[in-house]
Amino acid sequence: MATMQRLQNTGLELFYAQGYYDTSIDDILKKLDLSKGAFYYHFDSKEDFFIQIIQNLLARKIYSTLIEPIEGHENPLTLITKCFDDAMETAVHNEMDYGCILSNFLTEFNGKNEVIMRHLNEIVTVWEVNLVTALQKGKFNGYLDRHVDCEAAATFLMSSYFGVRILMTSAAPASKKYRFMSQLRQYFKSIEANPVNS
Amino acid sequence: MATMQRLQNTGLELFYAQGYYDTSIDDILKKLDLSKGAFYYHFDSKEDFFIQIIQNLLARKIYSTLIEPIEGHENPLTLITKCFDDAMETAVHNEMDYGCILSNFLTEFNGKNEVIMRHLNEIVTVWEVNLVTALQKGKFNGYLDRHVDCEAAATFLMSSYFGVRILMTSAAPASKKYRFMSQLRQYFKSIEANPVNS
DNA sequence: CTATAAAAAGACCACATGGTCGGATTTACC
DNA sequence: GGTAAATCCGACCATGTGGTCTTTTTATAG
Repeated sequence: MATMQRLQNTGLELFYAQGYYDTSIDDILKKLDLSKGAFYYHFDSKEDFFIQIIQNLLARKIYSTLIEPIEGHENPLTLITKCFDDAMETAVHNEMDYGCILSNFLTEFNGKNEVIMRHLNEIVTVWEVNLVTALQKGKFNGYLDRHVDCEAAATFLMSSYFGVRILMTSAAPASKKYRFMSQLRQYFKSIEANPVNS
Repeated sequence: MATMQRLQNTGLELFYAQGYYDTSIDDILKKLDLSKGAFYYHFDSKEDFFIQIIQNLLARKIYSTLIEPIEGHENPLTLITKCFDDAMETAVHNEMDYGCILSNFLTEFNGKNEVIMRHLNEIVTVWEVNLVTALQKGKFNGYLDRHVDCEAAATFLMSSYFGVRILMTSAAPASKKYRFMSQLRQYFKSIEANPVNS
């Protein structure tokens, strides 16, 4: 029972750092001082192993960092701002940052493994739905301008977050974060409810 | 001479579609009906091969699609809008789209190969510098608001483009493009020179 | 035609990978 | 203590990989 958890935790760790195809099962086993037998007792294949990691660990991780923080009745723009700020801050402080784990896997498996892509896209959809819902609720509560296209805003937000996490891995992550947040606020200012017209 | 070009072209094609680590030299050679001898006569190693591809093909491709179109004396916001629109349109029409080639490679090599990362980041920097320059020129020419942080705007634009190209590969690329462009225009409206104050 | 070098062929090597399998060891339970 | 199931070991296999090396083909100039 504990072995299965350890395998999954270390698996996600290495898959995130080195990529799925560039991480061998032996890499994971070596790090845990386990043998092939232990692995194939718990999992059918490397793919099955990864899918279980997605469902057990990745989905929860995305939920706790990107979805749960934007739930609430306050101004969604404030919540999203803080959510992104926090997520990027942990990336800045992590000396070994490899970008957004979800976006990395999306990139790696796109066009290569449809089964895994379906599982990953499911997480993306959950994020998107929650973002749209939060924005619509914000519009209903008078925080957003009435003309805002919430689906479009969600797509724009997801895009910008995925992208900035890539840029942050290259150089000067703190500076990239600061610049990004300033323009995010700029964008939010342009879609928030205009107090003059209300 | 022609063989070297064919190798590089097919190499980039497959590296883009399947990733560097998941594309073997034999894959490329099989597609061209060539042998190992032909490959290692022209290139020292797989890594050397890829670096030459970056410098000879990738850099030019990025330049022609993302940099050259924004050079000019017109409103940079208009130029960037059209540039992004065109780039995404070709992605929409390409039934086999694997996202932004530059961002894909950045994701794949991050933390794995510093040499290649340096070459890729060089291209990113060139793009960034040209974006900042175009925005600053636009500010000087009265197209942008005086208070706009051009470096921040460039980071924001690069982020959002990288990200939306990831989202476009998953599902409904045309819809994603439409939504993205609408919010890009929204953002641009918020940083353009305010005719009321000028 | 021939000499010479560029270009390409393809057999070969050492190594790593995902996966299998029979057996050893531990654990839980009566 | 004994038994059976759960857990784990590690040798083994087929395949694929990047890379080397010798040999052959091709082109080019005298």
